[in-house]
Parts: sequence; structure tokens; C-alpha cells
Amino acid sequence: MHTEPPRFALIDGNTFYVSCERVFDPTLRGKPTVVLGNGDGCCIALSPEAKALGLKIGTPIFQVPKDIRDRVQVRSANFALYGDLSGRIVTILRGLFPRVEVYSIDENFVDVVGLKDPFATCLEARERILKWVGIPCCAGLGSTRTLAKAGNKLAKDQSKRAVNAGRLAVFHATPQNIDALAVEDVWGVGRRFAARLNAEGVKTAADLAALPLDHVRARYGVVLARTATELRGIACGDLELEEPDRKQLVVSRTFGRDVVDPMDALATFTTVACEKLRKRGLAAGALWVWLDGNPFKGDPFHASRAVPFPFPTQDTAEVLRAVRFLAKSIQDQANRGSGVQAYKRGGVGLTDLVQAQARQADLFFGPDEKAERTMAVLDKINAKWGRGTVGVGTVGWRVGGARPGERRRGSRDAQWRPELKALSPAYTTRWSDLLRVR
DNA sequence: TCTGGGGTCCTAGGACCC
DNA sequence: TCTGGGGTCCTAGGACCC
Repeated sequence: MHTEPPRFALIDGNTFYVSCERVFDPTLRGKPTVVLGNGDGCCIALSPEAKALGLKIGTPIFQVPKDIRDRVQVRSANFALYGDLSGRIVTILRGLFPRVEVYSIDENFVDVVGLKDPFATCLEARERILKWVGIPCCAGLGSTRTLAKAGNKLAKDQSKRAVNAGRLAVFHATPQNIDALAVEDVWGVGRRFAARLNAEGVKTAADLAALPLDHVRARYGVVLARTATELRGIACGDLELEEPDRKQLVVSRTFGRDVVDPMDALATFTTVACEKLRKRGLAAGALWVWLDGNPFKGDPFHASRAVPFPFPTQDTAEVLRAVRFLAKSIQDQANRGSGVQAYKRGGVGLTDLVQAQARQADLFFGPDEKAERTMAVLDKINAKWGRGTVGVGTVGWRVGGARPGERRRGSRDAQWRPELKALSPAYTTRWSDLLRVR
């Protein structure tokens, strides 16, 4: 076991989505608050007060007893807002630390090597983020990223319910002080591994670190062996400063109700997927499309189709043609029996992604340059005037830019778009939603 | 005739993350 | 009535090739 000075810190926002909602709606502070996922379905974020009422992440809100539901504040997920606040936090961290790895929407790893007092700098980061963005954070320090993660969790535990968390919001984890951390709370240990580890008497992070590495390797694989090694203070990975290129890109949704004609939904997913693709400078070598029945009504229907493109493409129109073809094939198969199949979920996946610049044209196939220039213009217009201002084909467009949950009356997309009843304004990313100060 | 053995690619499933 | 979405990596087994 080594006790090294900290090399990394993990800084993250406490119950991030809830905290974001509270920045612009202070009436939520101190009240049990939940943020719901797509279609106002499941709880995806809970304030501590909501957790205290017994609510759990992932629970469908309609299953929560009414007397409890009446006591919680509910918001629909507002990812435009969360993403924007997340970016502001990253900017603050870049001003304090030499290297920052954006790990997720609410977590950042930073490099603390060479800082005079890493603990104090983490406290400073916490202060600035609280004051300038309004989000309370915790920080974990460690000589490996896994230990920094562990420290973050321990900081959360020890600062819970403290009115002014202060120094308690930062914790330096070492191989010697992680016995209070349950093994299921270790980064890299999920439900399955936790159950198996518990069964062999491994209850804490310290127990896992003490397990012989070849045993971990043989029973659980190389990934968990790395985790165990990192808990001992031996780093197996550094910060990842460059986001690696995506290998696949998926857009899928549960529909607001069962729909018989899923094409409008799939066309919308295709449009969004291709926009993301071009934004990243990638092209898709293959496509897959899938449709599901409603498992909650006992319909296990699932079918998918895939097709490669002759040449990796960025062209929404080309992808859309292929999506229509595959969807029709699924529907034909589904309707061959008795009755008409209805769908509750569907998705579009782009795979075999490559850098668009690096595509090799051959004698027979190359990029459709005219189509791709058209797409570039389309992206520019949508960037300026809002997503969905212009598009390809018959997708349900909306002038001025649509937000999730906004329906066009009488349009076909009203069939599948879930209605969001409690979406907060896009305070920071939409001029018309700016807060007014009287 | 020799029916072995090693390499590679693909896919499906399982595990994890947020 | 209402049931989240988007990723990665590893491994085992089969197909295929030489």
C-alpha cells in the first residue's frame, strides 16, 4: 500500500439537475424536489429531501403514492439548462487547474500535481462555483482517479445535512482511509459485482483493495482488477483531455403513447442524429433502426434492421431514405400476423463512424458533395434560428426552434411526443426565456 | 492423403458508467 | 392515463482462413 500525495481531484455538483433548477427557482430550495426523465416518466434526480421521503432514482412518478407526490416539487428534465451551467463550471475549473477532464455533465477530473495546497484549491473551486454559478459541489482528492472518486463520495457523506459544508465538502482518500466506503459505491463496481463481492465477504473499498489481484482478475476480469489496483494507490490511467471520437451515435425515445405509424418519430431521431454526427465531423458507415412494442402491456415485440452505406455519409436525406426502407421492412414483418402492431419505443443508431475528412473515395463511391454542402447550410440556419427551422422532407418542423415537449397542434408528431408538464424555461440559452429583474 | 492448430474477424451478451 | 437515454469495454464462441 502506498500513500502518495494526491494527483487528481474529482469535483461534481450535488444532485446536479435539482441544483440547476434551484438556481433559477429559489422557491425550490429546502423543498423535496425531483427531476423527471423523458415524457415525465421516471425520477432521474432527487434532492436530499426527496430521498428522505423514500423516493428512488428510476421510479416512475405515477407509482409514487399520491400523498407523497403532493409533497414534492416536480420538474421536467431541461437539458439545455443543465448543459449550459455545466459549461460554466468547466470554465471556472480551467481557471484554477492546469488540466481538466470533462467526465460527465456534472463531474470533472482535474490535475492537482504541482499545486501548493490541493485541498485549499478544491475549497476555492467549490466557493467560486457556488458563488458564480449557484451550484453546491463536493470534491474528492486521491493519487488515482478511482481514489479521487472514492474521496468525492466520502465528502458527500460527511457533508450531508451540514448547513455550511465548508471543509467537509472536500475529502482526500488514501488506501488507508476508505474502509467507510461500501464496496458497491466504488467506481467500477455495479450491482452484479457488488452482490458477488458481498457473497465472498468483501464489504468495503478497503476489502476490495486487500483482495489478491490475480483472484480479482480471474473471477471478475481485468477491468475490476484495475479498479482494485487503483484503490491501492497505483494509477492505471491518466486524465483523458481529448474526447475520443464516438464509435456510435444513438437517438431513441419512449413514445408518449402507443403509435401505429412510427415514421415521424424515426425521421425526427434521424435528423437529430445526423446533426450530432456533422457537429462532430463524423460520417456513418452503417445504420440500424429498431422498434419495440409496449412491454408494460405485455407486448414483447422487438425488431431491428441494419444496413451499411456504400460510402460513409453525413447526408440526412440519404440516411432518411434508408431509415424509411428499414422501418417499412419492420412494419411489414410486424403486420404480417393478425392485427396492426403498435409501438412504444423506437430508435435510430449510426455506427461504423469515421472522421469525415479521412474518408477514402474510390472509383465507384465518394461523398455526395452537393448534398453535404446543402447539409452545412442547413446546419448554419438551424444554429442561428433554432433547431427545426429548416429540414429535410416531411419531418415535423417548427419555425423558431422547437423545445422538447412542444407540440404542433394537429400534426402527426403529437402522436408520439410526450407532453412535458413541468419544463422550466431555457433561462440561459433562449432570449425569450431570460429572467426579468423588476 | 493429411481432419491439427493458430490467427482474425464478427457478434452477442454481460458488465460497467453517467 | 403515465414506465429514461446514451455510451464504453471485455469476453466467449462461431465462422473462416491458411
